[in-house]
Amino acid sequence: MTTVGLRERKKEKTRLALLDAALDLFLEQGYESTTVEQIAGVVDVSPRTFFRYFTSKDHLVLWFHDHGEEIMLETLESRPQDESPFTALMHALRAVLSDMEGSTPEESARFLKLRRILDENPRLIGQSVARGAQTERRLAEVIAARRGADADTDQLSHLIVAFAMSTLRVGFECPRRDGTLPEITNRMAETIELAERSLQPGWDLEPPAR
Amino acid sequence: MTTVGLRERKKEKTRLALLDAALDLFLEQGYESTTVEQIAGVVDVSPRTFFRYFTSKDHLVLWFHDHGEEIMLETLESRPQDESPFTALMHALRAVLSDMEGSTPEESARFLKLRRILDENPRLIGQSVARGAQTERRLAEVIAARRGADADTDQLSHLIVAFAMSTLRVGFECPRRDGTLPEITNRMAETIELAERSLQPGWDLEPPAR
DNA sequence: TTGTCATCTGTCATCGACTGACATAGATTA
DNA sequence: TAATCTATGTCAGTCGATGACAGATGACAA
Repeated sequence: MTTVGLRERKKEKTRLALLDAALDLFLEQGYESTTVEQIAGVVDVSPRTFFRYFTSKDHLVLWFHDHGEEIMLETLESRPQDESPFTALMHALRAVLSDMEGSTPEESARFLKLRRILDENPRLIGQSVARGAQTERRLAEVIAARRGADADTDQLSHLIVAFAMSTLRVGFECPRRDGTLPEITNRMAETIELAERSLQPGWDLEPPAR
Repeated sequence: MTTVGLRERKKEKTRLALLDAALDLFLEQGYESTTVEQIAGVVDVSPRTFFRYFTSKDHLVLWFHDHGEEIMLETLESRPQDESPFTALMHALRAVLSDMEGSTPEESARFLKLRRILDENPRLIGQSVARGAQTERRLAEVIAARRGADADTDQLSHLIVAFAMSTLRVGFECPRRDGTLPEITNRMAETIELAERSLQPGWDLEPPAR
């Protein structure tokens, strides 16, 4: 049975409606000057309900991170254990890209809007990075396991993950000017290659320090 | 004349008193459950006044970032123009370290407290990283200028800065267990060396793409 | 010393994000 | 249909943050 109940469908519809309403309002009047009350108003739900769908106003903007993180963790798990950590991470990044490339027009539109909003609100870029930091902790655990090291003491595990996430972020943010989705994903792919070229072969295979 | 007026001295005293009161309260009862009212109460000022010293509750924790950023920008400016961008950045990082090593016992104590607080509050680590993101934008401008590139389009400039900041952050956060200040700075120095070893010679000298 | 001026501070009012508690309307299942 | 589950609205309240105004206090010149 693929049929999800009416309730489920309704919820998903409300969630997307809130997201779309918010993105549009943010673009029209700016992030700060848009209140939760307004967003809820457009979708015709109470502000209280908004917070049942999104834990915070910021969460709206970080919505996509959840998805990306999920893909990265899944991909990482499916990569052969003997693949070097950074290489595995780069595959995970590419998995995120190919997911983006396969997105529906609606999803693409949301993504492009989000990108503009982030661009105009440095504070949000910060939040976005902050969200990335939490992902990093989780990824570092996985990578440390791969390296047979302890995530609490092996700095290289953390550095590997940090470099990988930096790569993703730089690809996402820069260049700032608008573009179509394919343009952006191509650009991100370039950034990944750039990062791969920049690092010494085998740099991520050094044995744990202790 | 080095004498700063009574007013100035008083202000500095209040600022530090607020900072210390806050750090202690955060450690005692946790960040979230400490209110601005409490912090202000300890120092015996009104909550309104608190916000005249620190723009937000978060700002307390990011206090040190301001200082670090300042040092990095200054150092960067003083490095020879023909030094490669990443090398210059690594010198900037080391400048931050040596500044930390030269800090007074009070400053060291604050730093260690802060580190414990950040460790216990993942959300704050996020904020901290977010603050770093703003620094990154500024640094990227400087590095792009050095590379004779446009910060808006040259991804490598951003990647260089992102890698450098990642290095600083990993050194700061990991390993999580406590330690004395010298132990921590040594550890951070190791991370810097690790990063330098990991990158291809001349990786940061590739000409701008466009 | 005194009076003026700039600045710091407290008080008050207010907004907006967010949360817990409770009641109800609607969907689900037996 | 009845019993049950759950999503939503309402209400009240906390806390972070900001603007406006007035009083206190240090800075400085006459």
